[in-house]
Amino acid sequence: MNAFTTQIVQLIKQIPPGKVCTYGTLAALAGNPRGARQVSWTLRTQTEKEQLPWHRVVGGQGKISIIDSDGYQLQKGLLSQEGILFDDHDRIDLKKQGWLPTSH
DNA sequence: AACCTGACTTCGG
DNA sequence: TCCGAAGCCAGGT
Repeated sequence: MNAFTTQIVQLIKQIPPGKVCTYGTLAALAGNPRGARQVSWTLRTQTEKEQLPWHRVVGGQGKISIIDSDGYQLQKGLLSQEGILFDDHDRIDLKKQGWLPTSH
């Protein structure tokens, strides 16, 4: 595991309930704007070990990126429980519910 | 070392 | 706004 991955893990662990972040944003904050796809890998492999709130990470347009139907609905359910609201197209308003470490 | 894969992002039609 | 293709990064085989 390299510094980039470690950084991503730390960032994800900092996402508070009721807020979400995108893969691209996390990658950029971790120091690699092009490493969005790496974030997905990190979530899949490090979630178990680091107890990461993976459900608070969504696609660039506030859209859940999970292809698996079960996982998709699970994430939507978990987010709903934290107060995240979805529009008619199951998308999240990043302007209002997106999270950034520097702006609170 | 080379090739494949993915819970992404961005551009073009 | 929606869909398909291309680009990118790092891990796995």
